[in-house]
Amino acid sequence: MTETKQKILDTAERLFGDQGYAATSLRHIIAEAGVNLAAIHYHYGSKEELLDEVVMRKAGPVNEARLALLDRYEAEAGSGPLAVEKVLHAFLAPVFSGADRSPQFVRLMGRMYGEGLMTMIAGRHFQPTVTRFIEAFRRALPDLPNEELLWRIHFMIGTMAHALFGPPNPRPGVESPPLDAQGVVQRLVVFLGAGFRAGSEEK
Amino acid sequence: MTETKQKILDTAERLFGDQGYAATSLRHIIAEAGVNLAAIHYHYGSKEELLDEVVMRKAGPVNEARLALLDRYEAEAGSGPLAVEKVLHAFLAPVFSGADRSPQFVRLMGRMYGEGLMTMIAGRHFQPTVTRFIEAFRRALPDLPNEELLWRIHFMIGTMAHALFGPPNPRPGVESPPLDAQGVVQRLVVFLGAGFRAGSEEK
DNA sequence: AGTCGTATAATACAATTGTTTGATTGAATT
DNA sequence: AATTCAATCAAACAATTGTATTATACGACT
Repeated sequence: MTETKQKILDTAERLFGDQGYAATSLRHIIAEAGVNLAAIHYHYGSKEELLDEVVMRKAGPVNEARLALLDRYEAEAGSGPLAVEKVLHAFLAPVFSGADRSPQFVRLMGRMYGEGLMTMIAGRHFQPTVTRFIEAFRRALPDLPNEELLWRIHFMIGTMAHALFGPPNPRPGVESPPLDAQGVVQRLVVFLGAGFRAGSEEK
Repeated sequence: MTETKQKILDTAERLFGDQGYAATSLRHIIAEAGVNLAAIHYHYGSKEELLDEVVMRKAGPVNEARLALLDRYEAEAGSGPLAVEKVLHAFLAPVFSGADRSPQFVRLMGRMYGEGLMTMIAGRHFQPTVTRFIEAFRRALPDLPNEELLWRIHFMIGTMAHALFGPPNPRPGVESPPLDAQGVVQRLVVFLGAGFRAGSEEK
């Protein structure tokens, strides 16, 4: 991959994440990347295809890691019950774990969900992952009605997206401390795990 | 309020909600509203001030309703414990209850959070409401460390924003059934209530 | 050396962006 | 009837948008 292609992807990832897709112009990207405007249309075809590339470059591996983790947890569970916390961890940890290396990507994921672009992209590329995890959740919570399960997965996506977007109460001007990715994942697993279990366990 | 001003607000609310703020042009708004372009800058000063008006028109009453509900629940609790579900209901129900009359506004709220504009607007107008609810959550969950509480409130905002945005798995092209607002609120209260309580109750 | 194909570059394109300017209306007030 | 003033309108503004064209540089191959 050319250095130019690389820089375009990196810069686009950062700017899309910081300002959103619609609010980021190609000229803003090429200015910060220090490349020519035509390079974007040469290497990628259009702004939308560039977004696809930006997301897929990192989201692809993330999804593979998700499935690998889920495989492991399911194998460990054997024929016994599968804890919903395991499923949650398999789904959440890979997204946040890249936060140290490239915090921009984490913000980008949050943006994509917020701008409603993620369902579009997910529908194009992530369908297998989505269905695999729905099945895993169903196995972890067999007593939960299907409609309620889908709603709770929906809730989880929202929580994740917002958490990806940043820490609570980021006062403008005040620099946020570097996000402790694994800590956030732990908080999320505890919080969401209890939410998913609600009404299922005997009091 | 002039009919023109009204139509601008209504149309902007719908389009901002459907496509996002950055992706909606003023000309798109005036075309659907059937008014003149200059009317927007005459009645409101700019696109950004228009957004402020659109949000505040409905969000103001929503916040009043939130505080009123919280007052009631706190009064009912007296000096006894305040259930976190009550606080959640006071916070969530008023946003969704307008869904029947103006489903556009509900979607708009979801968008604003997603585009990251809501924290900006909230910082300008909602500060009292925010602090009141933080105190209420603290009272409902006195054993929860403050940092953890803020994170969970953060999670709740994300869940709410995504739920406002629409039901789970809205397949493109397939018309979603009309959102049962109160049903969603109930699901949210149960789900989030358990999440907030996680680690607090004795097993 | 010469040819080919990939990559970079400057520039132009038509369309769209938010905003502003005057002119014109129409009803209320003097 | 004359005046005033808020509201509407068509038109234009400069700036920015995504995209396309054309030419130039550079290296690898025959």
